Amino acid sequence: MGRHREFDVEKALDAALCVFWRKGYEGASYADLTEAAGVERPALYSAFGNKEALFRRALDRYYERYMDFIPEALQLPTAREVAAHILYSAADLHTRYPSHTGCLGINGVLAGSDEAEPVRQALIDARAAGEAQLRERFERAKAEGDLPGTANPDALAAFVMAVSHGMAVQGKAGFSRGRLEAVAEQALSTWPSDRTPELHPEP
Amino acid sequence: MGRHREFDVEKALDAALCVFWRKGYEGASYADLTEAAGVERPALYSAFGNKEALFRRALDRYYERYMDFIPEALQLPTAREVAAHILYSAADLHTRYPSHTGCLGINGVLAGSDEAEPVRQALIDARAAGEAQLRERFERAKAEGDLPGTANPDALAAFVMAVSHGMAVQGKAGFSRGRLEAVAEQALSTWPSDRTPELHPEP
DNA sequence: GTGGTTTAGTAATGGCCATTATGAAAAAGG
DNA sequence: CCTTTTTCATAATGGCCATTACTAAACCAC
Repeated sequence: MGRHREFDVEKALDAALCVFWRKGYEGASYADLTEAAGVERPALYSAFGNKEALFRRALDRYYERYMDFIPEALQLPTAREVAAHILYSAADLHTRYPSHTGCLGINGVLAGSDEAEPVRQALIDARAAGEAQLRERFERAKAEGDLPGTANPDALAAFVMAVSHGMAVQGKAGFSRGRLEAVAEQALSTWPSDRTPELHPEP
Repeated sequence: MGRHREFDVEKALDAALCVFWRKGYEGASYADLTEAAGVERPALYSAFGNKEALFRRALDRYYERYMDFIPEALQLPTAREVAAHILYSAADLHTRYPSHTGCLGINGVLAGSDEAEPVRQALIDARAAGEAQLRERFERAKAEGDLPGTANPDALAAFVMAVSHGMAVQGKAGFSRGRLEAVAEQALSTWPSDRTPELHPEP
């Protein structure tokens, strides 16, 4: 029993996600969030708890809704296709929405006050989880002979993530999608292989 | 005439630089800055103006004192050496000081409140200036035949910067120097050349 | 209907933020 | 020594921050 909620919690979360994406965790004020959600302050608090909890919910949703290209990539047949899919998808995502460029996982908190430390750590953990999946995928590729025996899955995973993070920084700085794709192409240009590398496949 | 300043302005600036490096522009409070500088609030204001001006001074000093490997790199004989020097120097810088890892130019502001927009733009401009120098250096390398005719100086410069920014993100996340060097090495393995890339031998 | 329960909206609360007014202390010129 | 000028340090100022009382309204069970 009791009164029904008059706003759509999912829509409010989406609105908050966009604000956090644009301004980061500390740069987004509760005034920004409530305005974007079209909801009064206490309503957001009652629905999500506090700002940190709201951010964590937004981050979960971000991985689920926007970083879905990572699980997709991991299922591709070759390590090179995995890397290419991740890099080109990142180039797209980081420039897709002019009002919130870059990556929530990077924009969220890179450096901030001590109060933001738990959130910063959560973002680090989330990125580390993705990198670990990627490393495991490359280890499998090595075992399958898809990557040469000299390949270093750990370094390759860190490299793909680094390029992706760098593209996020550049996307937030206003780089065009084409420019980020050129970065992705360069990163892939001589993927380790037993055969001589072919130049840019992928859409 | 008048009373002499009792603190070393350069030392105060160095202290502020470290705080900004660690916490970013918005994450660093004036309380943090004055404590680190060992100087009372009004003294910092009288010496530097306001927080934004202090940050800009710190940023200038950062490029002058810590990013000096860029002008160094530009004078090396080959494009590959230029890129290698930048990437390995970045790997070192971003992990050199445990108390302020990553890069001030990235940690400063990636995303923030509207109030931080001028500072964010200043950082974007500073990075763009470095990238432009790099692109010009690669154009020269292409003209000199050091880079193949198919090479794209613009993409190469953006790529080197992206990897460098990615390493900054990873450095701030606690990656070791060795791991960042592995990323640098991987990035350089994609470097264009007229010779066919060395193949990885089968075991 | 009526009582119990949940939400909505207004308007506070205390805290930290950048910035500065105020006046004492110190140095230099005359 | 006294005046002028600059710096120092304490302590304020107003604003924005996240968070929440509080009151009124809406809903359900009975």
